[in-house]
Amino acid sequence: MTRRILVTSALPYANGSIHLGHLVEYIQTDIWVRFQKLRGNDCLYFCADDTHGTPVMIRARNEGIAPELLVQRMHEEHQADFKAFSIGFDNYYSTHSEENRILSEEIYCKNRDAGHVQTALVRQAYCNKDAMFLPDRFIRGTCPSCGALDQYGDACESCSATYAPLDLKQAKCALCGEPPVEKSSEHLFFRLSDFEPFLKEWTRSGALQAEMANKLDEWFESGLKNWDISRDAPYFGFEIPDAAGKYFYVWLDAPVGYMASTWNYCKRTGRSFDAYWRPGSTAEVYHFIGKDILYFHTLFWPAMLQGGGFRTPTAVFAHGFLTVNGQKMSKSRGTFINARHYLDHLDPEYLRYYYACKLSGRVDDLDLNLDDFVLRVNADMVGKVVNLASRTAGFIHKQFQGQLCPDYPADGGLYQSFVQAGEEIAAWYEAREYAKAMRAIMALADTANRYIEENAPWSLAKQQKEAELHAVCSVAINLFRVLLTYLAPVLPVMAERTRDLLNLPALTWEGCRLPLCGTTIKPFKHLMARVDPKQVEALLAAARPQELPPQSGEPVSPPPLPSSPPALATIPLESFAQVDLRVARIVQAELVAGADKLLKLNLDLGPLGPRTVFAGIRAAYSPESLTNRLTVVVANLLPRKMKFGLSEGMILAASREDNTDKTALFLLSPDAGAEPGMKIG
RNA sequence: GGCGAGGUAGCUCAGUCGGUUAGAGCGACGGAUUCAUAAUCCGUAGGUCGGGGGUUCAAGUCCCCCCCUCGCUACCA
Repeated sequence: MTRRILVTSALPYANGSIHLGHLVEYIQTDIWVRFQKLRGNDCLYFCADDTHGTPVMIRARNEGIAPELLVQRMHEEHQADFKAFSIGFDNYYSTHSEENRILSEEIYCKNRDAGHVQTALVRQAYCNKDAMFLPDRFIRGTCPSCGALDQYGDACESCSATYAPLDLKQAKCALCGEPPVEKSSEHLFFRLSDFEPFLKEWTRSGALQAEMANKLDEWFESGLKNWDISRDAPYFGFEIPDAAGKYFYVWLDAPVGYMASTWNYCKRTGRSFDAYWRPGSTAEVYHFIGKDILYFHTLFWPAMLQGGGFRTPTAVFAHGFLTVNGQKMSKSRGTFINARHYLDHLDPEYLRYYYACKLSGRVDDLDLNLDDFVLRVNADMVGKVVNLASRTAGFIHKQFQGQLCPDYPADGGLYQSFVQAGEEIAAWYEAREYAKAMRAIMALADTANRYIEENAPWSLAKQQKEAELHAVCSVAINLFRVLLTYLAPVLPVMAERTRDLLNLPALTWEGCRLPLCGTTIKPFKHLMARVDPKQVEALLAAARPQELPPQSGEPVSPPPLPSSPPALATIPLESFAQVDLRVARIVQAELVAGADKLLKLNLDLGPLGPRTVFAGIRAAYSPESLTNRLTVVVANLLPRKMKFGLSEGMILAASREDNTDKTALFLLSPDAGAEPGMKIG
């Protein structure tokens, strides 16, 4: 009996590029969907860009283009990235679409008419110059608690105090720098508390993983709060039908994008939208999400659907966050890796396999350990799996014109055991326990390699025992085919190459219950290249930012310092005063012919005049990125004659004490306002 | 501060209701082999299961305290 299944991944926001953290989710979901399809189920996978809200609006404004244009550009970028990683959406749509507007309005109006929407006055920071209300992240000022400068409107990064945006001292609009004023406005609120009984029951319906249900209980205990669903103009989004100048908050119409994408697909293909989303639907509906957006998907979303006259999801599957080498992704460490960066250096199938090896059905975080990544992919994929075909296909081709044995040879029940193992593997996939599935598959690969070893086709060839040789290699190729079928959800590209090698119309779970006999296979070609650690190094180098001043957005966390004691003895102030530190502007930076570590810098020290300094920072900075930036220079350092010229000072940069990572180098910068030549101390 | 998850071999992880000498894969080391993308096969070493206390005939597994990591939360959801 085929199941009818609808699957979604969370919608990526149109303000940013896809990175390796996003890909945990898309790869996890895609594997599941491909698995369902491979098993013969009627499974559809929908997603879309999440396009609305202030950040998109502002970014478009900064770029001087219409938000629609920005959104469209990002849509294309996202789709290209997904395609490269073989994320096989059946439809990838946009929340900025007519379908989404109609559905959002329907959900809103039904809830409103049923009394689930109320109004309330909200006091907010408002910028007169920009003529808009400012979200917390768009206000900067001095922390009222510790006095740290230039903090966001919601919390201090320095002392982690939280406060209202209007409590900030010397608050400024992040866009224009003007101080905001306080202004109140009427907002619409979704009465989430109306749905508490329904939600409590839905939570216990098996829709949630145990950890998530626990989290929900916490929220229930602290009481469900009503949800502010409107924003005032100007806002990039959908205007609320009965409230001119007010727009749906982006998070209201974002999940509706799942439905809009479905609808758009159904219109194109003649399928029934209602069969998926209206009450009475017998389809299974699953949302894959990150644990950070649990609240939206397990409280607001089911409540909105319930109140809006739609069915609720069968289940929501949350996963944890990605860490790289055990730490949060970090731009300065070069571990904030965009999909694009990765694609420039490495094969997407490596990542798909590695993630699969680490994924479970629980909400645990997942670590991408790059050393482990290289070893594991090479050992498992190339060493164990591909090797099966590569060590036997040659014999089939050279000695038997590519034809497999016409009758399946006696193999001591090996093939049957592989087929049987498929049931367990399928159960792991179904439960999203990919790590366990991968282990089971690799155990089979070990068995297959052992079989070859024990039957030594190379000696059979020497002894000219052709029948036996043919049998052993035919068995091996058949075992290989089963393995690749089991791996197909994870490795669609390699599975496709295998399908081609074996001259099959398709690899399917059912199809491999019976072995291939008498068919002809094509000459063996490489199915997957081995990972070169140098590719990983190159990736990290490329992901490291070329320009230091961080964009607003993710705070850049400092690399941990080694916990060694201070290396040097204490000195009196007078000693320090002998160092003449000055602000310098880098007028020009250039590569130095014959030196692979150095950059030649032309500095402007203001009243002290121009200087030339050679600095060993080429590993971390490109010349272009330095032009015109300010930094700190030791101005009274004894000039140093070098092979390439005279160096008249030294610029200051931070690096690790052990100096293991040559690219972990960070130039110092004065805060804005400093001028070349200013004395530091 | 509150809550949650986690701390098991060099690395990544499994360890079901507490039960015999704590497991796997990778890596390391030693052998074998040469068909294969230096792949494969056999074998060896390596862990006071974060620390301390307790319950028990028996604790990685239960209870208490502490340390460390990560995350969420603290008039955002």
